[in-house]
Parts: sequence; C-alpha cells; structure tokens
Amino acid sequence: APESPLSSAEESVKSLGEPATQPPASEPSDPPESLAPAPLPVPGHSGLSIQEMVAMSPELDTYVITKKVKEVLTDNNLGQRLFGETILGLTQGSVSDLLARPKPWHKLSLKGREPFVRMQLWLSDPRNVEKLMDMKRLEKKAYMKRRHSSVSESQSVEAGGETSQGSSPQHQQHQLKKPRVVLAPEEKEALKRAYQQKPYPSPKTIEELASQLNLKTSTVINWFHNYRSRIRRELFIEEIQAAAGEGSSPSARGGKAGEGDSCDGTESDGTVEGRPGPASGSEEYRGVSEGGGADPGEAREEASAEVPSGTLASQDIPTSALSPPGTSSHKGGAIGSLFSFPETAPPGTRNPRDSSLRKKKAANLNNIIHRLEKAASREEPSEWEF
DNA sequence: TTGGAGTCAATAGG
DNA sequence: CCTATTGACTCCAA
Repeated sequence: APESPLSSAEESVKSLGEPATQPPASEPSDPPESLAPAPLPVPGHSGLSIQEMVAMSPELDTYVITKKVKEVLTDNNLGQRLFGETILGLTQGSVSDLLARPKPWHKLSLKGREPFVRMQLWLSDPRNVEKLMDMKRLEKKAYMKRRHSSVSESQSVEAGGETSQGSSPQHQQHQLKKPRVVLAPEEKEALKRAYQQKPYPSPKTIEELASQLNLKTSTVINWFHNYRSRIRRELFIEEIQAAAGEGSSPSARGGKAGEGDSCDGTESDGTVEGRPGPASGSEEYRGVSEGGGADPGEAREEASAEVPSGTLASQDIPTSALSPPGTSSHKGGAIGSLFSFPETAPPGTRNPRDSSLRKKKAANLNNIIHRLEKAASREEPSEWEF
C-alpha cells in the first residue's frame, strides 16, 4: 500500500485566499448541461494541479471532511448539485454518495481522493459559501431569463403557463433510450441469496440466474459487481465507526437485528434518532466483535453456504489496515496549514449509522473462501464446457 | 477476461 | 426544487 508520503511540501502555496477565480465572465447561459469538461473549477491554483495536490496531500479524514461539508451546505441551503458541479465536478448522485459514505482515505485510489482534496480546499476557502451562493444566484437568473424568453417569443402562448417545456419532442425516435432496468424486490432478494451462496458466481451460474429471473446476463453481472462493491463499502464504514467509537462506552450490544422479513439488511440503518440536534442520546456502535455461533434469536442465517468444510471456519476476516486512531497526526508544512483546518467537533456527535450485517460478514467469508479455492485449485471443479 | 473503483444519470421520495 | 438509490459504463490493473 502506497502510504501517503505526506512529504511536508515546502512548496510556497502562497495565496490561499486565491484570487477571484471568475476570469471567464462565464455567462450563465446554457440550458442543457455544461458539465465542467476538463478545466474544472480547479480553484486553489497555486501553481499546483489538483492531482499534484492529491499526491502530496497528507492523510485526510474523509469522515470529518464530509461531515463538515454537509453541515456547511445545509446550513446555507446549498444543494449537492450545485456544490458537486461547481466545486467537485461531479453530479448530484455522486456527491450524495460521497457525502453519505465516504471511504477511508487509505482505501481510496488517487482518483478517489481528488474529491476529498477539493472539499478540503473548499472548506479552507474563507469565501466558499459566498461564492457558491453567487453561483446559485446566477443560475437562477439564467433560468428566469430563459424561461421568460421562451414564453414571450415562442409560439407557445399556452395559458396557465409552462407545462412541460418541450425540451425535445423528438418522438422518442428509436426509443434508443434504454428504459433503465428496475429490479423487483423479489429479484433482488433472489440475487442477494445467490450472493450469500456465492459472491463470485461462475459465468455458468450467472447464466442460470439470468434465465431463472428472466434478466439479461449483463444485468446479473452488473448487479454482482455493484453489490460486491457496495457491500465492501459498507464494511469500510463499519470499520471507521468501530475505530471512531474508540474510548467511552464499550457500547451495548445494539440488539435489534431481526428483520421482520428475511430481507437482508442491505438497507441497514436502524438509524433511529434523527433530531438534527446534536443530542444523540444512545450511542450504539456496532461492536466488531464476532461471536462464535451463539447468537440469540438471530435472524435466519439462511444460506447454508457450507461449501468447504468447517476447516476454513476459523478464517479471519482480513481486517486490513485498521487505521489506528492516532496515527494520522499530520501537520504538513505549507500545504499542511492548508489541509489542517479547525478540526472541530471531537464531541461525541456521531452518526449512528449502524447496519445489521453479519450476513455481510458471512458473505465476506465466502468471498475469502472463493479466493482461497481459486488459489488452491487452478480450475473450478466443474464448468468449462466446450 | 475478470474484478474493482469511480461515476453517471434515471428515478423514487420528500 | 432536493437528496438517496442503483443499474450501467468507463478506465485500469492483474
């Protein structure tokens, strides 16, 4: 793992304040979309490209950063779309995802760290909010203008006003717009069950699943890719929480795990308690303890994935780099100051984002098993039809 | 080719 | 409007 060299770059990052970055009097007119092509809003240009900054960046606490960003955005009524498109160069959905479940810094690729560096940069800009609000205003103005002109000019003199703006009444032509597959909850259930059994299904299995569920093979493949990826991410989050929960209460088992239905807990979140207030009464972290079998009234463990005999049962989850809580005491030099902000809120304000896993862990074991088998025996004891 | 990481973009709820 | 979810895609490395 390429540890962040965190070389205290003595690069004189001089102007942090950053001169007004509004050179191109970008006229706010572009009805369609104008995603930042390449020269993204690369703000804090101190001669360094974001990529360079990412490379030099010391370890950042993605959790703290996102928490802060969310706070600032909500406090100022700034949306994720605006923030994402103008500051991060990402779409709303991506921003939502990023803010909701940031992966720990050490698990991010260089590319993946970029948004966080941008966020940190943005947070350190004393006028970040002001600038964004300006952008917001500009957009609204442009919108109004556009809307107005279309009414005054176009033949559309419809009363009542603006029904669906006929963006492009092109008769859905060849309907080449793929409808977007929406899996039925039962289909997802089936897929999850299959995942419990085999996180890495063979192409043959995939075919079977596809035909059984009446789905395209590619859909099944994509589903597994996405599911694995998302499960993995949740595990990261649990890791973070476990590490964050450090001191204080040894935590009380968060009981409540049985789902009414066998629905796996992907949805997770027993996130009760939502009061915006910092109150947060019950901490309820998920102890990462792994109980032997004894689990009182645990939800059905269903899937009897007993492929390999119990031998592997003792397999230990790859608790890969559990970031030791105190290791990240960075203090870069020049840039350091840039990256280290007030560091507020050590207060126990934690987000009880808990998830009923266990199944995930079980699946994770299967995952490991899968890899072991693969490594051990070159070929699958079956498959390979020709 | 296969799997992982990042994203996009449609869409479901507020 | 806004945010969260999620199937599909792109890029990359092994």
